[in-house]
Amino acid sequence: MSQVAYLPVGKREQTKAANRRAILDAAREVFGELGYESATVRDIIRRTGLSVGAFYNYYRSKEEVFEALADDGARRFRPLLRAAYESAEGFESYVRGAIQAYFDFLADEHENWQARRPAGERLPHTHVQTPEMAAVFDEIRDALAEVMERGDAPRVDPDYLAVACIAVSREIGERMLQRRPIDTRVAADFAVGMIMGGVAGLPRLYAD
Amino acid sequence: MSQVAYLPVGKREQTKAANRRAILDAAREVFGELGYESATVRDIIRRTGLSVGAFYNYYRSKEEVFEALADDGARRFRPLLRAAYESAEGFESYVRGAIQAYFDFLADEHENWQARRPAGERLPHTHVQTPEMAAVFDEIRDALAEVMERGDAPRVDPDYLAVACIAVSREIGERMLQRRPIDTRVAADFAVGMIMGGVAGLPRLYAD
DNA sequence: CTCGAATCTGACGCCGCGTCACGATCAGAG
DNA sequence: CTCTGATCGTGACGCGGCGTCAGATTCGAG
Repeated sequence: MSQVAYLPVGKREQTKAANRRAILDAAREVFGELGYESATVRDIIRRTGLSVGAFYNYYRSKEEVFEALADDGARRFRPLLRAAYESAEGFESYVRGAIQAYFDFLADEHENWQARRPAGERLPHTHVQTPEMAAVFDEIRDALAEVMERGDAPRVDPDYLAVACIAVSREIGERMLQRRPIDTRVAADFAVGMIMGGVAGLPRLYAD
Repeated sequence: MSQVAYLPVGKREQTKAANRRAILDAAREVFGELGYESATVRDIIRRTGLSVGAFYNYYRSKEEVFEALADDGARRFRPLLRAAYESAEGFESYVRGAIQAYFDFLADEHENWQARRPAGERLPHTHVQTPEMAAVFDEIRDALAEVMERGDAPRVDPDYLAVACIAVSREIGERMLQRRPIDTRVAADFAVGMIMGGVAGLPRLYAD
C-alpha cells in the first residue's frame, strides 16, 4: 500500500501536463507583455526553459496556443453560465444573470491577465472561434429558445437573437473595460435593458 | 485647346496615383484568394508588375494595405449613412435607413470582393480601427444623440448606445451573409426591431 | 538491467520581411 | 534641347522567426 493508488499516474504524463500548463501560462504572460502580434514562439518557450522542439510537441503554432487560451477562458466561463441558467426564473432573470456573470468574469480576467500592456499598443484584435466558444454560443441560443418556448418571451429567430445578445454583451463589455472605474453593474443594466426591450420589439416568428 | 486644362497634372503624380490604386486592387484580389493571413507583400506586388521596393514607397506593410482597404470601405459607406440621416424623419426612420443601407452595402461588397475563398478557410477576423471608421462611429453616435435631444427617443448613454447599435448591426449583418439566400430585408427588420425596442427598455440618463 | 518507445534538444534550412545602393525617369532652369 | 537635382523604381541582401529532424536523453515495462 506504499505506492500510488492515486491518479497522477506515470511521471511521463505528469511532466506532459506540467509542460502544457507551463506553456499556456508563459503564453499568457508573453501575450500580455509584448502583445499578440509581436510575441514569438521562442519568446514563449524561453520562459518555460524548454526547447523549441518541445513546444511543437504540444502546439502547432502560436495561433494554436492562443486558441487554447481562448478555449480555456470559455471553458471556465461555461459553469457560470450554466449556474445562471439554473437559478433563473424566467427570461429577464436569465438574461440578467448571464450578463452580470459575464461582465464580472470579464472584469476579473482583465485584471490579472492583460495587467500591463505597453502604453499605446495597437491590438489588432484577432477574433477566434474555438470549439468551447461554439458550445457557449449553442448553450445561449438553446437557453433562449427554451425560455421562449415556455412562453416567457415572444418567439423570434433564435439564431439572430443569440447573435445579437452576444454582440451587445461583448461590445458593451469591452467598452466597459475602458472606463474608469469599471462598473459592471451599470454596463449590465444597459445591456439587459437593451436586450429585454429589444426582444419586445422584434418581429415574431409565429402568430402569438 | 488640344491639350490639358484638365487636372491630371504631372506624369509623376499620375503614375503615383495609378500605382496606389494598382496595389490596392491587387491586395483586394490576393486577400480574397489566399486569405489575409497567408497572403504576402510579394504576392500582392507581383500582380502589379512593380518591384518590392516600390511597394514600400506606398505602404509600410501588409497590415497598412489592409487598413487602407478598410478605410476605403468606410469612406465609401459614409455618404450613404449621411443620406440616411438627411432623409430621415425621426428616430426609427433614421435607424431603419442606416441599417438597410449598411446591409445592402455589405451584401454588395460581399459579392464582388470575397467572391471566392478557399473552401474551409479559417479567417481569423482581424479587427481594425481606421480613422475613417472612427469617423463613422462618431457620426452615428452624434446622430443618435441629436435625435435623442430632439425628444424623438428617450435619453440614454450615447456611447453605449452607439456601441450596441453598431455591434448588433455588424454581427447580424455578418450572420446574414452566411444565409442563403441573402435577405437584407429580413435582417434589417430584425436589427431595427431589436434596437428600437432596446432603446425603449434602456435605463434613462435624466428624468423624462 | 535491458531495450524500445516516448520525449527533449538545438542546429539547420527555408521563407518572408524591410532596406539600401544604384539606376532610371521626370520636371524645371538656362 | 541640355543639364541637373530630385523623385521614384529595382532587386540583391541581411535579418529574424519558423518548423523540422537526427541524435541524445529519459522513462517504464518486462
